[in-house]
Amino acid sequence: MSKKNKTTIKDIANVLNISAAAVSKALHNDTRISEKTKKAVRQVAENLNYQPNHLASALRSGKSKLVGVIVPKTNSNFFAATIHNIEEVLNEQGYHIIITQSNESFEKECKNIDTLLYTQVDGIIASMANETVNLEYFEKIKTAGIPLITFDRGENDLNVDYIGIDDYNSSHVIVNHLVEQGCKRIAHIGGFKRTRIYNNRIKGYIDALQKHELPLEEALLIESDLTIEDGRAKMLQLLALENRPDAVYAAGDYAALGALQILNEKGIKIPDEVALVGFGDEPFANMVTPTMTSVNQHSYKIGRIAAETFLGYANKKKITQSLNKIILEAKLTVRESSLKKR
Amino acid sequence: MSKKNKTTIKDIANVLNISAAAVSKALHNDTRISEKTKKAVRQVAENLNYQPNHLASALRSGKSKLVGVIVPKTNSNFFAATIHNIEEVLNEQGYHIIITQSNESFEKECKNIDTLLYTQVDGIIASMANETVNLEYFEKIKTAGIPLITFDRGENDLNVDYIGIDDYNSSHVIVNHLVEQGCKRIAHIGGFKRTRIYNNRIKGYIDALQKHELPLEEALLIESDLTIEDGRAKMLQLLALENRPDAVYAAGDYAALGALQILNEKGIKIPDEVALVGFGDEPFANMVTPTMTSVNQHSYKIGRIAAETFLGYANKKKITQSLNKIILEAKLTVRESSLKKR
DNA sequence: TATATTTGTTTAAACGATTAAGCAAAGATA
DNA sequence: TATCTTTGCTTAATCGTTTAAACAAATATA
Repeated sequence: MSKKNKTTIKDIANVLNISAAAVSKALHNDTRISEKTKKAVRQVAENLNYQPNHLASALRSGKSKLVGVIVPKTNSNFFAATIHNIEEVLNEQGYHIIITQSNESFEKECKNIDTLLYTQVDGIIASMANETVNLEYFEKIKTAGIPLITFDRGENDLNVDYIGIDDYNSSHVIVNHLVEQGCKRIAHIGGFKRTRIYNNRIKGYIDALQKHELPLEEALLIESDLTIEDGRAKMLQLLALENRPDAVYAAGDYAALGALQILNEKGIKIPDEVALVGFGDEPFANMVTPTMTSVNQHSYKIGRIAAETFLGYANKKKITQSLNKIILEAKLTVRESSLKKR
Repeated sequence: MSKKNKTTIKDIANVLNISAAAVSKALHNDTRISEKTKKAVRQVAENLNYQPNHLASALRSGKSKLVGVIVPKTNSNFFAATIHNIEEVLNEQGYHIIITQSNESFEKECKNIDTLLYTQVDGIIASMANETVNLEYFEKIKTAGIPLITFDRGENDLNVDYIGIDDYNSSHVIVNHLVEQGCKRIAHIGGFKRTRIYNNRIKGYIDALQKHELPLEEALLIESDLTIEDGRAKMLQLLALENRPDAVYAAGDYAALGALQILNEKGIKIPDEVALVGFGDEPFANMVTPTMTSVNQHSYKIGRIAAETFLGYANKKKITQSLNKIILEAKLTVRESSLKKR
């Protein structure tokens, strides 16, 4: 029974004794079709449980109504929330999204791009893997002639739209806050310099120290992959110094969590002996003991804006990338880990 | 320049002065095409940067080589890992996956099913939302004539393949372990009874108590939505009892985390005063203080098996659901939160 | 009344691949 | 030499839509 009884517009046309073209137009609410016919078509479509064949319409019209999303991982709250908002905005306009994860691997990212191009998506919204240095594959998207919008992890060299937070300034806000709390030796467990956002945070950290006339100590500025494990390792490294820092600013919440674990295990008081600030405002920041100060990246807004930027291109035919670079101010959520009682 | 220069098999055919059909066959390694032609076709395809048009081939062949995946959320490690493994297995066979999240909402789940059917996926691998009671929408997949494989959160009434762990037995393993540690008043913060897996854990808990000749106390068996917040609330509820439990088994790691926070905040010693066991073995189980005992659900295997089950149907034409119910033994990972030093 | 415009529809050609059927040339068999 | 098979390709139909072009009938305009 459930073999191939899929209803097509032809079936509807036969029932009503009109042409398939008329049915197609009626379903698309074409002005040149009479209300009477439209009503009849809709009725029959419903009765026969008609489901449009996406493959056929996409093939013919050249629009798949599908948007690809590439993220490093979905099990981070930031990306999960961003995806959710992208989907919400695009669904309203009849678009569906295809989510792919790179798992921070460049190779996987390339495969994902191929998958998405293969599926003939109408556009791609992407945040790049840590590993990504070679932009050749992303150029492939541009030459495919579909809009590419990047967020969070983007690249200046790649001449496309970008939505992210002000990483440079975020570092300033964090350092300001820590200085206010009386910290004088602020360490930074930073991300990879080659990744633009992490590099900006590092630059912001350096300049903010200077602004407060604090010396920049080489030993207090460390490059990390920002995993929990590495956060633990780098914290141990900092504690081994002759002259310990009195504050640690990690460029990612997971690394901050690793640092927090070490401090707790060693019985070092947070924030009194060492204050701690993370980045990303993952939900666990509010769950650990002590609760952790972190930077909120506006996943809600970023997702919406990325989706809306895509729709901007989709709705006007010209694919003249007018190049939006939207930089949002990040918000520091201060919690126990950096708030000293007076 | 990058307008619509997409290479088609026709372009390749023109270059070589052969028919498009020959090109198609050459690319599919048809035995009736000479090696010489095949080589030439492949060469030209490469030169022209030919990318097959998935929409066209899917439309004609009736196979989209796309598999839909529905999960309650992707920001849980279990689902993220499962998805990763599904993808790995399916990619090998030339399939791509489309991930959708229900966010535990029934309504969203229905929308996702529609999206996937709309995209003409060749099959669906799904884990159901907590809310889902009405199976009508899942029946829709069956009547669409494509294979449906469920995992973790499945339903008996829905007559389809299922891969999951032995929830009933897991409760036994947990209770055994806690009894071994000398616990006598074991509470269970369970999930919704209406969700089969949680109901099985509850049944296992009850029967395991009986096996050990421990009384079943109504106040110690609580239904929860298993969020952190509710875990906190239910733990407070348990602590307010005249006769406190000396162990808490939560049916989810997030609820267990909430309980752990409360215990830590109240200065109640884990595991000496109250032992704690979670479910799911989320990565944070190993990061909290104390580290948390939990049940590992074999996300690796479950993903692989689900994908392979789908491939089983895809490779043999008959869609006679031979109905696999694969139940894996869960593994208890014992950590500090339940291991009493002797 | 003759002509122009609007309305509501049909016809037919796409979109880019797959595939059943056909057919000529080369090779095998009798 | 005549016939059968195999090899290597071509032709043409098809998947289910969309859409430009055509056109008849109804309505508006001059």
